[in-house]
Amino acid sequence: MKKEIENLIKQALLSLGIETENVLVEYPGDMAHGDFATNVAMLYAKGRAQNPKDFALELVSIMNDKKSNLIEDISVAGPGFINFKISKEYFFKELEKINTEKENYGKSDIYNGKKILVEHSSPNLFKPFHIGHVMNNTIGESITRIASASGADVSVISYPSDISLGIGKAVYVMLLDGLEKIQSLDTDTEKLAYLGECYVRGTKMFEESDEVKSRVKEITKNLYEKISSPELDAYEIGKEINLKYFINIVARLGSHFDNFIFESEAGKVGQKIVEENIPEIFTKSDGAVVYEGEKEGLHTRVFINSEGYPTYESKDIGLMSLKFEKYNPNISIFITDHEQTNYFEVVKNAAGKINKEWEEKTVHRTHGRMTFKGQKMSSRLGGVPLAATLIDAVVEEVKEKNPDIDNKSADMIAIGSLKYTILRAKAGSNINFDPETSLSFEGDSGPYLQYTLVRAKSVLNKAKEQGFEPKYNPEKEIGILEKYLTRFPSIVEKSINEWAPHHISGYDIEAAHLFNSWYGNTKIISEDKEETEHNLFVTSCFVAVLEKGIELLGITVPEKM
RNA sequence: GCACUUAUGGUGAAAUGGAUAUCACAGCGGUCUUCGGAACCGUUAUUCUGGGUUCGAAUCCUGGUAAGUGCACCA
Repeated sequence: MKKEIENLIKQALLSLGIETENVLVEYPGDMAHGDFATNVAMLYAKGRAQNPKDFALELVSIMNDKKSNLIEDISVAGPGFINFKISKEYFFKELEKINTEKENYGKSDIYNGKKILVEHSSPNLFKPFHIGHVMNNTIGESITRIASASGADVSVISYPSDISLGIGKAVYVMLLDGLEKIQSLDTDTEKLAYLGECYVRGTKMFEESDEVKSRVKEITKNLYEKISSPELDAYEIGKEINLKYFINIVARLGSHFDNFIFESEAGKVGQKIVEENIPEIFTKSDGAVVYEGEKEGLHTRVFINSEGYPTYESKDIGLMSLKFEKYNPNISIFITDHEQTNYFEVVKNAAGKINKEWEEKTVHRTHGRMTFKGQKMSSRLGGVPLAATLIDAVVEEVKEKNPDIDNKSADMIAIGSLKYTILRAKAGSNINFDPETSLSFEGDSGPYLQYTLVRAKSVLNKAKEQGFEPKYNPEKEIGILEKYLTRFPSIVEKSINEWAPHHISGYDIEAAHLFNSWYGNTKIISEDKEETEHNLFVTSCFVAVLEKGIELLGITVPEKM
C-alpha cells in the first residue's frame, strides 16, 4: 500500500517536472489525520516559488485522477501535508492476512537467503552471572529474534572468557583451600558461590602480596599453555561448573546458544594473525605489539603485551577471524556495554586492515550499564546481586500479588517484567535498577503485555467453547485498533534496520493499550452472532500480532496469570 | 588535556527535520457483581542554555553548562 502511494506521488510530481527517487510516506502521528501522509508538497514548493498549500492542492487534483479505488480520499491539511485515507477493503484484506499468516505476519524478507551471526551474553567464567549480564542477554536475545524475522538464517553464539589473570587468582585460592573443599559441597549453587568467593579472595590476596602475585602469574601461564598441573585440574573443575551454570541461567532467561567460541581459542588465533602482520599493520613499541590508532583518528592500543601474551585486542581479532571462518555471515552482530565503544572502534579499524569484510560486516550494538540501587556493580569486589537472586526476589513479589500462581508462570512473569524494563528504552542509556521503583506490574510493563494477551486468548477460548468462530463482517467500520495492527510489519522492519528492539516494545504496549480500551467499550461475546464473530475476528488478529510482538522481545507468556 | 556519548513533566522513557511533543509511573478525580480489575476513563505537569540553518528544530550546526565513558601492556 505504501509503495502504491509512493508511486502515485512520484507520478504526480513527474507530471509537474519533478523527478525524485525518495518520497516520504509515513504514518501520521494522529490517526485522525488519515492513514498515510506525505510532506512532499512542503519540500518542493520552495523550488517552485509556490505556497506549499497551493502546491499540495495541485498535487492532490492530479493524484485524484490516477488513484486506485483502494484510496478513498486525498486531502491537504496543516502547513501542506497530504493525507491519504485508505478504503476499508484494504484493511480487511490485511487483517485477513494476519489471521491466516498468524505468527508469520510481520516477517520480513530484507535478509532472505543471508546469514546473520549474533554473539551476546559472553560471560566471564569464574565471575558470577550478575544482574548486568541480564541486560546483555535480554537485548542480545531480542536482537537474535529480530534477526530471525528478517528472513535470514541466524546462528547465535557466546564467547566465554575462560582464561585470564583473574581466573588464575581464583584457581590460586582453590588450590590453597584444596580441591576437597569444592568436592565436599553438595549443590552446584553452593559450588558456584564458592568459586565466586575464590575470585574475590584471590583478587584481594593478589593485591596484598608479591609472593601471591608471582604464583598467580605462574598458574595463569600454565593455564594458558595447558601444561598439565594441579592448577589445570582445578581449572577444569571450575570451568565446567561455571559453564553449566551459565547454560542453565540463560536457558531460564529463554536463550539458547548454537555454539561457544572460547577466549582461550581466540587468543591463539588472534596472536598468530597479529604477529603475521608486523610491521605492516601492527608495530613493536616498548616490547609490546601495538596498533597505532592515531593515524586513523583513534588511539593506540596494545595487542600483545611485553610478556608475549595476547591482550583482549588480539583475542577479539581472533574471535572475528573464527566467526567468519566458521559461519561466513553476511552480518555479524555482537553486543557489549557502551564502555567498550571506543575500544572496539580501534579493534574494528585494525581488523579492517587485515580483512576488509571483517570490518564492513561487523555490527556492534551497545547498551548501557545496569546499576543496582545507584551503586555501580563490580564483580571483582563482590557484593553484586546474582542474576538468579534477583529473579528469585521478583518471583516472590509476583507470588505476593497472586498467591495461587504456579512456579513456572511466576518465573515467566518475573522475567518478563525484568526484560521489559530493559527493552522498553532505546539501548544505550544506563538503567538504575531499584526493585522498589523500577519494577512495575502495571501500565508500561511486561506483565501488562502478558496479562492483556492471556485475557484476550481466554476470551477466544471461551467463545470457541460456545461455538463461535472468528469471522469478519465487511459491513463493519475499521477502528484504530485494526488499523494499528496492520502497521506491525513496518515496525518489525524498522527494528531490523536499526537492530533496535525498543520499537517493538513500544508498539506492543500501544497495541495492548488500544486493545484494552476497545475491550473496555465492547462486549465481545453477545447475543448478536454476527457482531460476536466480527469481534472475535478482531481479537484473533490482535492475539496473533501481540503474540509475535512479545516473542520478538524474548518474553514468554503463561497460560494463566 | 584529547575523543566519544548523553541532557525531554516530580520519576522512567518515546518521537526517519513535520501537524496540538507521545507513553507509563507517581499525584488527583472517576468507572466496578465483567468476555479475566495486573483493566478502563478523566486530570495536573515536560524539550539544559545562548546563537545559527530551515517554510518548520527535542532532532541538524556552533558556543556554554552539567553528567557518563574511553584514552599502552586489566578484562
